[in-house]
Amino acid sequence: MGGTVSRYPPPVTTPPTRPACWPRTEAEAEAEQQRLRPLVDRRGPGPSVADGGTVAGVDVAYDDRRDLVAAAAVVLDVATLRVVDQATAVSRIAFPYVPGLLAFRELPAVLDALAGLRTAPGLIVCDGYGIAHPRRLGLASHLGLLTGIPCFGVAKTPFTFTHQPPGHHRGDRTALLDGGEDVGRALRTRDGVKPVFVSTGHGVSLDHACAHTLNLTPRHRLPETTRQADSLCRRALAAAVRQGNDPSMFKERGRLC
DNA sequence: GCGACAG
DNA sequence: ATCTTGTCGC
Repeated sequence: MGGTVSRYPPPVTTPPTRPACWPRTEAEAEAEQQRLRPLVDRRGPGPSVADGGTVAGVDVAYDDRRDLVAAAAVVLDVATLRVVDQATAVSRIAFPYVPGLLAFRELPAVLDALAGLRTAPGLIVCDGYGIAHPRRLGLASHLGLLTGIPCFGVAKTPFTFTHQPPGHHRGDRTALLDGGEDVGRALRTRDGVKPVFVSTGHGVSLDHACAHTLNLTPRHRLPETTRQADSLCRRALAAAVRQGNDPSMFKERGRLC
């Protein structure tokens, strides 16, 4: 991968660049989603609390004006939710934001951050959707296929989907529908708080994804993984901006396809 | 045709 | 995502 990878504290050098072999147009990106779509596996349990499993949260922060993106990957112990590893990566923004093509904007930086980890996590939780997507290939499914690591998504808003409001208690859930198709769950993670939207990414079933989500939300609406990754990528972006970015420091990223 | 639309 | 002030509550 490319970009500047670093464990926290933040990068001393600034990195960027779009990966070679990464879609440049919406048409190319959609074609890539169609190619990957049939490879998604919607089954699997993910790591168990018993065997010392780990879960990683990934998130990204942007500075559009400076064309910078900072990604973070934070690994937690599934049983204790303690942080056991973390890494960040800063680079140039590789793709514009287009609803339905979010993966092409976020994943290059996320892969760079994951590459900076000491050990591969047993599961990855994304901010956003997996198969709940117009072409059934949201970023969580895409990342799962690219890494081979079980992955699912937890989104904060319904996107284009519909649902009946779940009961008011933690654990209550209802179907997330794309027309008549069941693509995920509206899951209440805390009593009386807005639900989150869970969908399978790759290598983890929807029921297991919901179970993992509840395990990761002992005290907040959003998973601990997401919260940790969110704050870390913001700090990494601020640090990169503080240091200033020099295009000459941008190095080439490897092939991601 | 005009919005809406994960982050 | 990001821009943005104060405010209510645990």
